[in-house]
Amino acid sequence: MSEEFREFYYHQPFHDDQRRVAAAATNFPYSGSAHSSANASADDSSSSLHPQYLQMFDPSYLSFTEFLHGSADHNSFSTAFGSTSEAFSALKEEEKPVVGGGETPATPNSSISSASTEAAAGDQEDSNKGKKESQVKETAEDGEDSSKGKAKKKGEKKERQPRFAFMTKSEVDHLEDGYRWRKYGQKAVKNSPYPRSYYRCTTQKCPVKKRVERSFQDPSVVITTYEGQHNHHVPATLRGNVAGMFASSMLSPAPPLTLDGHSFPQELLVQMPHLYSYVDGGSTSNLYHQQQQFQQFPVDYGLLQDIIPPGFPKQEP
DNA sequence: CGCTTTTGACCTGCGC
DNA sequence: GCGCAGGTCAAAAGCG
Repeated sequence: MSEEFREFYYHQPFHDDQRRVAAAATNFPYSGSAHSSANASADDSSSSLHPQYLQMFDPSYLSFTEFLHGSADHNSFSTAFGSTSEAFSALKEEEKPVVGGGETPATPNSSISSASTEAAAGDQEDSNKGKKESQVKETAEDGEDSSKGKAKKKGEKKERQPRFAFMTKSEVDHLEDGYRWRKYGQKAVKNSPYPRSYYRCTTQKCPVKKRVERSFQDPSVVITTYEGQHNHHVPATLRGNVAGMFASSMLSPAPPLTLDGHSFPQELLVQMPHLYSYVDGGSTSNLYHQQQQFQQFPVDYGLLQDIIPPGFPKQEP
C-alpha cells in the first residue's frame, strides 16, 4: 500500500485535541479485523453498515471543502489517494453488509460519517458499480462532467469526478457548505423511504455535483456525496452566515468556532472509510481508543457504495 | 424577472 | 432482450 497514504493519514490531527470538536459529534468506526474487539458489544448489529471500512476523516485537517476546492492541501490528499486507489478497492469489498461478519467483526461504532472513493468501487464492491465505475474511469479524461445524459453519444461514457462522501447528523437534508447549489433532480432510493436529491453547483462552469440522501437506518443522518472539485471560491456573500463560516472555517487550517460544535447546527462527520486498513498499522489503535467513546450510529451504504476514485482529488490542470 | 424547485420522462448500465 | 435502478434533463410551477 502506499506510503503516501499512510503519511497522509498520520497527518490527521487526531491528536489535535482542540478539534475534537467534531469529534464530540463524530463517531469513529475503527473496527476492522484488526481491532474489532473493543466495544464490539456496542455493535448491536443494528448497523448493516460495516464500520470497518469507515474511517474518520477529521475535517479540521483537510476539509471536504478544501478537497472540493481542489486547492490548498489537496496535494497531499491527492497524492495519497492517487496512490492508494487499490487499497480502496480492496476495502470496498466489505461494503456488503455482513452483519456479524465472520472475520470482520462488525464494529461497534458505526459512525455517521463516511467518505469513499468511487475508484474504490472499481474492484470489489458489488460488481455493479464496480464495473460501472471502472468503465467510466477508462474514458475518464475527456474532462467535464459530461453529464448531458440524454445527448450523450454512444460509446461515450460519462466521466466520474472524484467523490467525497460524508455523513452528517442533521435535521435538514441540504446542508449549507458555503456554496450555492441548485437542485436538478430527486429520485426515490431503493430500500429507503427517503429520496435522494441531486444538486449542482450554480457557479458557472463549476462541475461539482452533490447528492444528498437521508440514511434510512438513522433518519437523523444525512449522507452527502460531493462529486468533483469546485473551481472557484466560496461565494463571498455566504461568508457572513453559518454557511460561510462553515465553509471558510473548513478552508482554514484552524477552524474557528463553527467546528467547535457550538454555533454550527449540524454535526459534521467526515470519514474516509477506505483508509481503515492503512491506519490499521500503527497509530490506529491509539486513535481507536480515542474515538470509541463517541457515539455511534448505524450507517447505511447507499451513496457510500461507490465513491472516491483513483485520482481522488484530481489536480486541476 | 430571474432563479430555484418540483417532477415525470428519458437515458444508461448492469444483472438475470 | 428485459427489467431495474441510478442519474439527468427540461418544462412547469413557485418564490422573492
